[in-house]
Amino acid sequence: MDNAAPQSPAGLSTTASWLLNQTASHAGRLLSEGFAAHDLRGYHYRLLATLAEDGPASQADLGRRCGIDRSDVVAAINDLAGRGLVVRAPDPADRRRNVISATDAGADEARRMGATLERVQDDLLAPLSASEREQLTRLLTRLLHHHSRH
Amino acid sequence: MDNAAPQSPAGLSTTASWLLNQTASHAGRLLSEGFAAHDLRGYHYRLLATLAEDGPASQADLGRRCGIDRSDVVAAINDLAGRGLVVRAPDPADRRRNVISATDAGADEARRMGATLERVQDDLLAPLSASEREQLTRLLTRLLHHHSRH
DNA sequence: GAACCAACGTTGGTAGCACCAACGTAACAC
DNA sequence: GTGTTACGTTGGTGCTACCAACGTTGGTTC
Repeated sequence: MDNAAPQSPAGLSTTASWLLNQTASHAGRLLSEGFAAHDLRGYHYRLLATLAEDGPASQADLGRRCGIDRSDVVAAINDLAGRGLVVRAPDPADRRRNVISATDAGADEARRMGATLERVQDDLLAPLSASEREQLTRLLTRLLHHHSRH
Repeated sequence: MDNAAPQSPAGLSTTASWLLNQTASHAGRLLSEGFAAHDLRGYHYRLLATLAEDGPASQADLGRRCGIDRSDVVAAINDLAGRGLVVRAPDPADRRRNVISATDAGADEARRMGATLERVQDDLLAPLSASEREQLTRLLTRLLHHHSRH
């Protein structure tokens, strides 16, 4: 019988990177499961939400804002366009660019996925009080902001 | 011209899952770069550190403790054994099992990688004070602990 | 002790995220 | 005009995290 502890790599379990990795991994799992009901993935939501909130943009711009590589944006936009959630049109002002816009169906889907996202947040942060959630958000935001201006 | 903000997906940037994903992703990048100097990856370190600290164990046990799938343990142990960092021996008491032990070289490598890990932690948590680091650790640990007993 | 089930190691496959190099086209700077 | 930059696109790579299936072995139950 394996009566060993379920999980806890000795010295690792106290390191920030381990904790971040594990919690993010868990959050990702929850999110994937939630998004699977929409038959879409994380990349799709990032793009769709950005389009729905900030309006049309070029693919390169979207990639920059979502932290997604240009080449990965292509595939994701292909998927979204194939479902009529998004429209790809050449930019008349700059023929290198495509202007990507969310359709009405796309905006709807963005809203639905946003609701799923919120549900997942609550699920994820269940054990934390409101002030603790804010604390966590603040700390992570500081980390991210610090490292973003390398 | 793209004078748009460098990164910040509208409503996403305040969600815990997004922040966790991004910070963990960044931590993973730092860690990968650090471990690359040892020509090993995250899986290898998890296993090696667990072996060095907790002593020999079966592959299934290791996988459970490190949160790595049994099938992935096989490949990682193959790598480690191929470099003489680890020894795979049949368990005389249970012929289904292999007993994996860290060699002296493996223990050394675990120490070296541990130092790399520590350096990365400091790098990652640079903008946070000691008490803030503890806060973050505590919050993440609570999240993890809560979700581990689903 | 025979039958059954659970655990082990292993093979081989899948998916998602992240990232990179290279190309042709188009815009911009000089 | 020429050189440089940005754009979209193609076609890769690597790491992490899974899952299904198989043959072998151990333990349990009758």
